[in-house]
Amino acid sequence: MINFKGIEKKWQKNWEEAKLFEANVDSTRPKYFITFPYPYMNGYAHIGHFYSAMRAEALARYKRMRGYNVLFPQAWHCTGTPILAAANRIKENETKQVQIMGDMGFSEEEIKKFSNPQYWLDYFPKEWKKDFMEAGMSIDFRREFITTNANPSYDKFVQWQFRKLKELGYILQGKFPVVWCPRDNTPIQDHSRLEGEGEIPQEFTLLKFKLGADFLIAATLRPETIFGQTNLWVNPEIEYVRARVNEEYWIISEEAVRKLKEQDKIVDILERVKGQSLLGKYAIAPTINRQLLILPSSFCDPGKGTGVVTSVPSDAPDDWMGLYDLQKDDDLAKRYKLDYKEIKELHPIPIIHSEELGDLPAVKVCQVLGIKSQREREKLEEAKRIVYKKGFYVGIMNEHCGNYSDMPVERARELIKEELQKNGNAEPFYELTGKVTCRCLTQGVIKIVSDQWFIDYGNTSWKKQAHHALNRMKIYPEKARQQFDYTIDWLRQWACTHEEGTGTRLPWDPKWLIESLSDSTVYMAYYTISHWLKEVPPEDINDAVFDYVFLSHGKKPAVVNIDAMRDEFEYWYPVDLRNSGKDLIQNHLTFFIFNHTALFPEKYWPLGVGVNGWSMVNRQKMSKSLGNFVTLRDALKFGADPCRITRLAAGEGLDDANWDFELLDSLTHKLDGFYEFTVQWYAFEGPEEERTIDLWLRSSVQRIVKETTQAMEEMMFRTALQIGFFTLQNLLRQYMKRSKNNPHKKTLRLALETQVLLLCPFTPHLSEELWNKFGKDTFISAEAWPVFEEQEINGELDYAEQLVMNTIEDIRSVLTLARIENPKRITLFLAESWKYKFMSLFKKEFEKTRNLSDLIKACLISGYEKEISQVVSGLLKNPAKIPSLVLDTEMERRILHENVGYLKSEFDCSLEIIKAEESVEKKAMQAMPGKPAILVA
RNA sequence: GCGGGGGUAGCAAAGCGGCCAAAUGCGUAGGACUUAAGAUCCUAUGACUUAGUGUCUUCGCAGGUUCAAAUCCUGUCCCCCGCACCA
Repeated sequence: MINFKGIEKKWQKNWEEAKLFEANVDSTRPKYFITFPYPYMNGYAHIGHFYSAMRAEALARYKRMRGYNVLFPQAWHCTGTPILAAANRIKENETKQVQIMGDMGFSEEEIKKFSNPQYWLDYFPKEWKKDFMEAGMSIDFRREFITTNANPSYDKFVQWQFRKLKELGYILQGKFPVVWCPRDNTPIQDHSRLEGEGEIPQEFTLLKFKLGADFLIAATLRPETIFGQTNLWVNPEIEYVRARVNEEYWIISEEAVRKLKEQDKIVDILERVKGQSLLGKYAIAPTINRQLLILPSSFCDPGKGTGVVTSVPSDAPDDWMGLYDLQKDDDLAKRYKLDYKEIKELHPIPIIHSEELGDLPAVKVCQVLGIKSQREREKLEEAKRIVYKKGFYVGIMNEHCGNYSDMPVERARELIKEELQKNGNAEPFYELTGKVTCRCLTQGVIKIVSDQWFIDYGNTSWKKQAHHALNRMKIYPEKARQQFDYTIDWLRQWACTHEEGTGTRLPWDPKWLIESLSDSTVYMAYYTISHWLKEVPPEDINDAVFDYVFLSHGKKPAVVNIDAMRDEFEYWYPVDLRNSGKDLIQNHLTFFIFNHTALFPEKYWPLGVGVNGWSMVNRQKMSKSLGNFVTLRDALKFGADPCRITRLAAGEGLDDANWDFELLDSLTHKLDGFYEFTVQWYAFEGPEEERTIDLWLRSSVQRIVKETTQAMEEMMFRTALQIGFFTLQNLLRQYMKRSKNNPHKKTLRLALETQVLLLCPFTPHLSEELWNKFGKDTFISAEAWPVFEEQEINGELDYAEQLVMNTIEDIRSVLTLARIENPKRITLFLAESWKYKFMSLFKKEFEKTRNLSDLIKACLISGYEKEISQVVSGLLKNPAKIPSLVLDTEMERRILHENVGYLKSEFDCSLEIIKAEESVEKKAMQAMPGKPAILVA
């Protein structure tokens, strides 16, 4: 077995010494600039990263062989909150986090070091680089860097970028709801939560119901349902408060007061109000001016909204069941001294229609789910989900909805909300989707911050530019394009700053850190100069440098390397291809397009994006909890080349690619077999003269090169491997067999060299090793990709080979049927010559018509009328039997004759080829062009 | 619901009007090699069947267009991704 690790080490060292992948400006060659997004440094590289990275890598190597000067750099992303969060958790000795680190293989001693966030930035980039090098990635590592202010030059670059965006008017400041700890007075990031990870602010609308001089306030997620309100719910068991809110008097729960204070309201509690005391009163619903009876309900939670609920029994399952419970029970009415008759008269008012749920969605869904009371909480939650989702997306407002009749709910909601707020009848209000508890044990609330910074991806002229940029781009695969167009249209303001984490400070408002998806949109430009910048003292780096290098603006700054940097940028830009997973279309990749159009002239806009599917292991999404998490270094133990080829053979396009150790094993053996074979046969001194089979192999290799090249151009790497490796291997095997292990030296060498070259982007180490064994003193990585000559692809040779193979197959099936294991004699009968004439006539006519009698007429040969009409109707029924090429008896005889030796050896018996005309055997009549009749004995 | 991608043999996946019972790879079975195992090579792998190149049933489901449909059209069901403040 070939020692993969051994040859990998050797060639990696050779490449490094030769600086093979260090890309420098070279105006004599076309350039190709390819990137894989810098990964986040909170763990080791895994085989999912490896998949996307390998696609960039394979293309980089391919383009290099196509004569491009390829720049393939790599950097490491350290911006954001997860590293800080994890570091903090380690500091606190949190079991879960410590365990995660332990699983990565760190000792207790080492884990402690990770309590310092900086340690992550020192540790992981190093390890990633090591892994990537061991994987044989053709990266120019001179240009590597990390992000955040730990790298002052990059930090200045990001600040430059943000100042530019601000000058262009693409940065906005505004209100933004955040999860907030009232005790610590800071936002509670996911990682500083004791509970409630992933819970987010959700927008409610506070409706104001006039109650005397006061307002009873109810919160709703569905302001469009105001037309269906029948009553109000309060919880008789709890106390509400009457409070002064800004200039008004509101009745709300006490819990709501605290929340409102955080949401920009001035609130003073004036007095307490018993829930029960509100019952039976009427409050006036805004806009629709309807008197609504206040009724008791136990499901009013004072901690949710305002503790007061408006009742829309047509569209809210809770409300419907509340009403239902109340109406069937006059004791309850009595208990609260309510007018039972009045309650009985309340009916749901249909307001939203949908095909699926009819006019009273809540009623219908409760019925379908068999809900009998408002205490069936679980079922009611389910019902709510259904009604809410369906109602919103497919519902249409009906005639009871005033100006909003016939409007889709999806639109009406926004408009009604706007109208209510404009008229002072409602206010926005945020509520958490679930309970959040800060690490300080305080319950989190929503706070409206008013100084949040946004990038304005909603800007229409910017969108237009982004579409324009996209239109010029090549997308691999093309079918992902629509998702990009959609995302460009759909993006709005993006909150681009955080209060904590690691990263770059916002230059004009340093309390904020630039968030991780926003500091990574145009940094590919930084790659072009990063190695030069390393020699520039950070204090010399300022906006003028970047203006000069990237935008040709301003006077030349007196900074070392400045000319080189500008040359590099102008040579390498734009980005030719960026490849990543499909999940980044929605944000990063589209941001990348947007920001380039904002900052750079059109000639520097990106030219291509590649996206790929997820990486699966054992057909499941890779995850630590499923125990199918495979790091890159785990995989590399089996050898870089086997891993590389396995990775790319697993999938292409947008499909998820499965990582399969069985495939790895089997491909390892295939590579090994190829290696052994090549070493053994490359120098073989075969016959001098070229035989038909040699010509056939040459022609086939040409075809392989052609098809593999096409696949490589489209980043269809699995297809490329399929053709360029698997199919070519089969052809070689076939060739060896057919030449009786006596290959023609030049032909075999050509085939082997082609194979090694075609494999080079996938298995560069193995390719180098074999190239070296061939006696070549160049790097194959720097060799030219094979070219193909269309005219060398010879269809007739293929047909001839096919004829022989088909004949063998047919003989075999006859033997099976005849139950003959060891035949003594095989006779092949070639079709009578009229059949060839007939077949070529038929083929021609078949192109034109499928009409039986026309076909018969067109290929009639006198004397064979009966046979022909029979054959024609057969062929019409089963066109698969029409041979792809029609030769003549003589040529077929020649082909088979040339291969008589081979045929004999296949079956180990005597074999005769006879023209049907020369035989009296009945069987002989069955022969057709391309299908000799077979007689075995 | 919207936008996107899909549903093909045991699995993965190609094919996208006729050379399609459907490439290729994996798996499985049999054979060769081997002391044995592994690897490798050969053969088979929808069903049935006859000295063959045949019949039947298959490409989510149901219809339709066509001489001809996995491929085109219509309807329908199902799966995956995204629907955001973050890697």
